[in-house]
Amino acid sequence: MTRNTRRTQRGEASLSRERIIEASIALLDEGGATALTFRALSERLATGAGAIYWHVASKDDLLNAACDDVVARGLADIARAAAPQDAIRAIALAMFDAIDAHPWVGTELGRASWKLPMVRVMEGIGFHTSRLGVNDAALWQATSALLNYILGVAGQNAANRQLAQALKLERAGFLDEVATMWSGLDAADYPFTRAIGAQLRAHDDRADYLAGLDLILRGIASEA
Amino acid sequence: MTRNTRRTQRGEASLSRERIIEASIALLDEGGATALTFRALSERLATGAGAIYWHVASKDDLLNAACDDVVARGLADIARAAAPQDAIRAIALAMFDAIDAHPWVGTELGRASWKLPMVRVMEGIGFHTSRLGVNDAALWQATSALLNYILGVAGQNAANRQLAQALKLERAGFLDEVATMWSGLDAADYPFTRAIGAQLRAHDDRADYLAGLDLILRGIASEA
DNA sequence: ACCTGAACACCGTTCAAGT
DNA sequence: ACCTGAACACCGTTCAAGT
Repeated sequence: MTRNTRRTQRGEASLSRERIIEASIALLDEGGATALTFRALSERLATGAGAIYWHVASKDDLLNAACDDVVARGLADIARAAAPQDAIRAIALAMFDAIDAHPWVGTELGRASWKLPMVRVMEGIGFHTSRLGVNDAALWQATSALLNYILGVAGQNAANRQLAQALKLERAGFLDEVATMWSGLDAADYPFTRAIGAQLRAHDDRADYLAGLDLILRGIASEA
Repeated sequence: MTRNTRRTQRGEASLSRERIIEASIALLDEGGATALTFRALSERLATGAGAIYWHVASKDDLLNAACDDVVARGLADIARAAAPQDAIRAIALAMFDAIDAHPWVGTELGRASWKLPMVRVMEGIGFHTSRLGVNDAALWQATSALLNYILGVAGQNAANRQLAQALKLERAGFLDEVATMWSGLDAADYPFTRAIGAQLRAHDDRADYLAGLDLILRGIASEA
């Protein structure tokens, strides 16, 4: 009788790629990017490092698969039939919310934008952008502008969240730290930064994100 | 006679924060992000790890300082007096070129956007955006849209360059790999991605970057 | 004040050996 | 076919000891 069979009888699933990815997501959600190690994963799955490598090629492979899992679920029910601008906003918001729930996804997306998770996003954005009346020459440029913006915000949110976590600060405490740092800058060299610092605490990430997206959509519309 | 004095007499500079940063930049430029280790740095500077820690707080501190060095130089001679849109384009291009020359900078910028390197960029972009006739309420949103776009492209270029390097591929070879991967996707699920793959080899990163920037600038102008 | 370098507590990955 | 777990070749960081 193999160990697997015994496990199944005790109600535990046998080791599989899916279980490994699932456990990885849990580890990443609980402790951030640094929490995913083969040792922590081995312990959680009650197995050895070598067993994990049987199902997964590398840490990179694992991270990418975990990321794709989250992204695919986030994009799952966005209707293709919606008005193009609304569909683009919906995809962008789905990504925002996915990264809000799983900050490490924002970091991972930026590291491999040609791979499946980001290609899913590109397909959606590109598909709807093409329905916007953009001519062929400008289609790639418009799509990649939108994608780069989405990726930029994703990376920022991820970095901010993970730093705040590392410093054990809430959002307000983190923004206070940044505002304090900015207010200490030289007044002659950093007039804008010092002036804007006061707005930092009051700003709404999600609203700003949508406002920026609409700036690009307006730019595309005025070109088309 | 101290070791430092001897070194100075032999024409070698004594260990200092500046020399450490300089050597770090060289290491990063030559071998990418993974090439900067305290062991490699110790060897290059003919010293021990502990000596480096006397001048530098952590690897994070070191990476940030190296990044700031490159960014400060890149932004050094951009005139404040230029027309706002031109100044914004000039700053954005300076960042593009800095990351082109030092891909690791693109990764580092995204990890600490509230710190000095990114604050330099924010100050420039924000200053000129405020001269664009944007009202106070929209100023932060317009500035952060521009910054997030710039950061998104920076991260992408950095990731692509570093992956190509790791795979020992030139730009053309890398794009071929991506195009091939995309052409293998399901035709029903990925119509846009498959169609756009053909344009991938011919595209011009710098031109696309500027086109995207102009989309945002046009959106801002049509709002103001 | 500044530097040395061994030691510590980790990593990802491999691989002979088991079942 | 799948799993074990020790071993390998690394990391960043610390710290007693030197000058």
